[in-house]
Amino acid sequence: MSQTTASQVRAEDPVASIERALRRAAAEVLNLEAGSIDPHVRPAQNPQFGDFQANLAMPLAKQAGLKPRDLAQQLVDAAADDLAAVVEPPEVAGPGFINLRLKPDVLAAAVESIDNNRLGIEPDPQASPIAIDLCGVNVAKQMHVGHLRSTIIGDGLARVFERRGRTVLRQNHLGDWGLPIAMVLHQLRAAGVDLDRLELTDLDRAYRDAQLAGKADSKGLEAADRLHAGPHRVAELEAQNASAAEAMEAARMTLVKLQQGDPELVADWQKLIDCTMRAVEEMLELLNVHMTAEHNRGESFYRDRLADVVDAFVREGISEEDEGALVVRFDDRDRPLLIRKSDGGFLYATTDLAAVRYRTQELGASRVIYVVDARQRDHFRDVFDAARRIGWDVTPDGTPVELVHVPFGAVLGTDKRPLKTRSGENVTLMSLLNEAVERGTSEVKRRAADPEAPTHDMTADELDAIGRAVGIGAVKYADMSNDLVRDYVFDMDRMIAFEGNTGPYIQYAHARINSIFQRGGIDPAALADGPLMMTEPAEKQLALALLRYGATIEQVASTLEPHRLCSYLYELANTYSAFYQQCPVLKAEREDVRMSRLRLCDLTRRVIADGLDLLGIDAPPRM
RNA sequence: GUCCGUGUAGCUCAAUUGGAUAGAGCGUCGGCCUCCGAAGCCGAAGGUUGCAGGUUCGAGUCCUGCCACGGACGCCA
Repeated sequence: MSQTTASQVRAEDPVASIERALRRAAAEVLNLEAGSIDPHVRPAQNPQFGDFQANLAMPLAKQAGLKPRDLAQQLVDAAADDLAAVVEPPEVAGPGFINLRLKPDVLAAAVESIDNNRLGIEPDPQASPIAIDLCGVNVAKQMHVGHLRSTIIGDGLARVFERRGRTVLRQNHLGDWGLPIAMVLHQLRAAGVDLDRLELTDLDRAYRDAQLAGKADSKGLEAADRLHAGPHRVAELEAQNASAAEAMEAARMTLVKLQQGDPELVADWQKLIDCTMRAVEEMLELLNVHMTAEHNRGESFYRDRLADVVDAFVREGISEEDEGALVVRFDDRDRPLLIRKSDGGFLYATTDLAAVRYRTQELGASRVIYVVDARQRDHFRDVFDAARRIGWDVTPDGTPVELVHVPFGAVLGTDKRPLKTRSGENVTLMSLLNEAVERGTSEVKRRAADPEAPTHDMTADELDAIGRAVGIGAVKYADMSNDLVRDYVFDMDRMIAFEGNTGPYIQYAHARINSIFQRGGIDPAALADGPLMMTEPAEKQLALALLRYGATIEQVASTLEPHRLCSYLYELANTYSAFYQQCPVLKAEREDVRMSRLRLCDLTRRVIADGLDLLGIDAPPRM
């Protein structure tokens, strides 16, 4: 094995060099396979411990029955030659931590190597596409906060994969088929509504009316019986029941005709979808989400595949009949998965299985991600296990498929209960976003009113655009900046606040960097490639933070946790602020220092803008 | 009843997947603008990580049992 040369070190990430050296040393000392060793190299918890720490000695010592500290020292000795090119002499501390400090020229070279349009993000070598199930709006229903989460989290993850070079297939699994839609369709036709002039509010009203008309008050009837209610009340409820049954029957007829492909009904049904999608697309545009009607793969898309899906399960002997229904049973749980009703109809599990098959077998996706409400956890567990049993967890070319549900929690009001209006109705997404835009705009304008503010000379239109970016960014950031599975409280005051881990704070950091270039009359794109110098601690901390961007993105891609990107951006913005406080840029006393700092500023600016873009958040140059 | 989540500072949340003294923001208290955007920075106070055991060099993280809250549980989606 040859020793690592200086040019090799410059060509790659110093962490990779360190890992390789330690892996090789561990293989030598313990007589292990180098490939099987995880060197556990992490950024140091505390600057006093250096820049990085390697935590491999403790677990390996346990395995080999050695003292961790002794092993750590042996590893350091064995890796000394390889490490010498990259770090200062390592120190062994505590129970066996190996503390590492990068050599200044190596740090500079590392920053240099990410100063390009990749910013340290390594391409994902996998060629197969990733399918993401997101949004999932219901036709004829107003979008609400649940759709907001699915949509922006799904889009954020999609952007991360795309940034790493993967092909992403966004799948909007619309609720556009089945009895509820038939009920609305029947309701609209019975009321003689002109479907060519349909508005979303008409649809929404029809949906509610249809639900109401179809709701058989059987519970009320039982209660009346139990409480010995008078005959008058019972008769009233029975009448209500009868008319409800009638409405349901009419809706069922409509559904049957729709399913049989009745041309007139299908044409009308399409009008409902078009109307819904017009509103949805408007919302998606406001949200800066990369999705249009071409990504629609609603329930109706699978309607002709359902029978074959069920046949496949019957054919393979994976399903069994139970009380007339067809179910799939699992060894480790009591509940079965119903895939066909006793009347021969299909269920949502059938549609989901059809979607799994389509995505893996027809589209060839090797990773299928469902960004759906946490309440559907059990459902997806069952569906995925059923899909695995029948072999849809391998693409036709033999690539194993990862089926994964990304569950997210509920959006609560300040009363800690699911978000509702004062009158008890679901809060519509539109009203929520309107509030966000309004708040963002008023905050931006309030600050622009100050004659000293850099935005003071801007037009009302320009300020509106910034306010929109700030308001929408605040909502999206708040939604993605904590662990997805937890419920969170929708508190506009907190999310629009320009301090703490919020969207506006990150946007502010970006705008402030930008203003250095504006004030200095410097075009960042035309910066000379002068040497980078990290002599001040704040410069060094900023450089180290910048170097973590690539690994952060990789981590988000593997864990499917966007809040890690938010935390990273917050830390970077924080580290930059400390740098900004301590290190004059335009006013630096030496020209070479000024150039070096300008390059650090520019790189920070680009990383923040890139990170925000991956979250689908705009980074206004001024705000 | 069965299964699945969640529980960390007064409040809202982190914790690099088992690593060093559990970290941020808000709020409270105290510093820093004749100086590149103070929407900022620096510092202080604030903790039995729901409770009780266990595993080991080492536990917020893993195991067992409780407690609290939420959710899902056959022909809705």
